[in-house]
Amino acid sequence: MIGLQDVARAAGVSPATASRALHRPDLVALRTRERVEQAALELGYRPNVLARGLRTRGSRTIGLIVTDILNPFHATLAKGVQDAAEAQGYTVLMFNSDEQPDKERRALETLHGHLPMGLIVVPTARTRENLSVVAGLPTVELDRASGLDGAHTVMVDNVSGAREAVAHLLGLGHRHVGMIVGNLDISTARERLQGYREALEAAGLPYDDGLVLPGDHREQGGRLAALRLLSGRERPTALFVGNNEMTVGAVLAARELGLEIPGDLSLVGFDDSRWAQTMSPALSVVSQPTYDLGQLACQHLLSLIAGQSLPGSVRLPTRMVYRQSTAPATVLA
Amino acid sequence: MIGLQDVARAAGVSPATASRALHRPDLVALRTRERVEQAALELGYRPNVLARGLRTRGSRTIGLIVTDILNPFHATLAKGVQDAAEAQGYTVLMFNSDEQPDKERRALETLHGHLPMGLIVVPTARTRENLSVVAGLPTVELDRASGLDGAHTVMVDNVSGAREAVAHLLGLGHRHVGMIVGNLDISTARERLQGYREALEAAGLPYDDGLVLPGDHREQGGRLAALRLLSGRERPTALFVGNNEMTVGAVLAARELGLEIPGDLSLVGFDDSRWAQTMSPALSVVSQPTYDLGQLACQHLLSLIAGQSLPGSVRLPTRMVYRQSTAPATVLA
DNA sequence: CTGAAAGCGCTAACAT
DNA sequence: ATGTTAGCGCTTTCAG
Repeated sequence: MIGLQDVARAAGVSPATASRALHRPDLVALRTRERVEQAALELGYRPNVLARGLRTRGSRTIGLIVTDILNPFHATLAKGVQDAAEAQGYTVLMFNSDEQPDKERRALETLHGHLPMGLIVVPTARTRENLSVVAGLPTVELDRASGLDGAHTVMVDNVSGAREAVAHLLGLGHRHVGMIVGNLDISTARERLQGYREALEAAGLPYDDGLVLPGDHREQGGRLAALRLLSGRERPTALFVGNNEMTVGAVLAARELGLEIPGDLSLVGFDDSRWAQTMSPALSVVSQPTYDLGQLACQHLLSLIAGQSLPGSVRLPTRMVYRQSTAPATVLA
Repeated sequence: MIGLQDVARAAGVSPATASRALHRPDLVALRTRERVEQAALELGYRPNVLARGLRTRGSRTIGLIVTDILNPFHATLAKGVQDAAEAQGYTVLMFNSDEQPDKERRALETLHGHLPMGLIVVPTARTRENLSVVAGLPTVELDRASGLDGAHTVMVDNVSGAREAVAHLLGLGHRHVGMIVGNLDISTARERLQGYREALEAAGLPYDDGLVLPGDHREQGGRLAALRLLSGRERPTALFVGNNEMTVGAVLAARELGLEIPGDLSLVGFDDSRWAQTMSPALSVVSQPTYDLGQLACQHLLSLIAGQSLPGSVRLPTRMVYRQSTAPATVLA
């Protein structure tokens, strides 16, 4: 490996000067600096970030933990984070918790040993506790809030997004609107449920427990919940589903039951995707600025690392996208 | 930060002994070892991998560069790699080249500074050259071959996969089978084209240049190519598309042109996806063992790192999945 | 079986 | 403006 020593020797200066020339240019004479830069270039010098990190106790590295990299939503968040990090010369250590608090904890422990300068995490149900592993580390919670006091969060306005979706359904005349909500240990699920309730209330409709079923944020959970919801007597004529994966499950369930969308069932999902756009009928959804969310979280974190104090919580708006999966309610027999 | 010093002190031994106790258990008395382990546990000791890596010149870290993390195929590869790495206590540094040789090179440079023990890369068109940045590093090429002599590769049998797909189309009586191939700088594209040609040849049909159009591996490229291919006179009655993203584009193009699948156009894509399964009609595809590919590449790399010499190249079989997007050719007017 | 000491490559005091 | 020196936390000779 080409070390700073080598560069220094080639440039005829001490290692210290070479170091300064490379990243504190103002502290070094222009001519010397040029010689060092030249030498570094010719030798193909790459700093050993391990040594640097050891010395400075900080590694221009940040951690990212998402709950499911196979979910395009999370992949997009990750890309937003990575692009923003790279733009500032930071390297991202990415982990996958699979929604499992234990995996999240292990990820945090591994991460800890890498002396990251900050962390972006999509919380699981037990992030509050797990974060003690990296106590004191600048942290931004992404997409969800762990509930930790004073945490920095970058999220979408879930309540109003859900409210708008359900209001749309209600506006079409639906009176039995079901909801497949996520795990209520997760803030997004709670907030979206809240939006559902508010829309009902605004329309003067009662909240009916039987129309709301939990899911596990995955396709299977959504399918099972939808199957149950749509098989009961007095089945809902419209469904609002709390995340993208469960929406897939709900569509599958409707197909299994021979229910036409939107003829027999109106459907709105949360989070847009190519799948939602290209399936037929194209799905109406509450769309999120996913990539921006990731970028913003990263920029926020980097500011935090730089010592700026910032508002604790950022909310981005959602946008309702009307496509072909909803239709006016028809009077049932 | 809790250091090994602290653990040593708490256990009443020297740092050296504490170090040994933790990862060369055989070199230390059982009782001492227990005391050290106990202390480490109580204090919540996490080794500083930077210091360790600096000392041992190797960091239990491997690099992974994929070309498009937003593509579910790559996300799945990544998950396979990560899971396998984690199972062996390795941390993955993941980068995204976006198919751009320059980004790939920058990723390699950054990676280099982290002293990784190995690299898994989905090559771009210029990986051969770029790999000089990490010369000497154990490397496995995943999904594609850069063309580097003696490289270790983990790929799918593209030729036979493509051959089977096209033979299927031919068997249905199609005589004008088009292909949207990827960038021919990429080995998968070349191999899939090769399979297409072999199937034609086996059926005694001539190869017609005009039926084969390049794409850029993304949705737009596929759409444009399909639009062109399907608008010409003597349009093909069947299409074989060389990757998942371009297949989406081809479907979109067919819709734009008012072509029914499979009535007016039979379609087979390469690589399965949820989208292919749930769109209607469900798409027939050449399915790949994507997750296994990632896992295998990682296991292969770890063996390499451990000094085992292995066969240079692994090929996994594909599997043809018949669904509803193909139909017998009807005689055209 | 355990301890003392050196050093991985780098940067930050401190000195000049 | 530059060089000298020390030390980040760990592992590894080398002694004992």
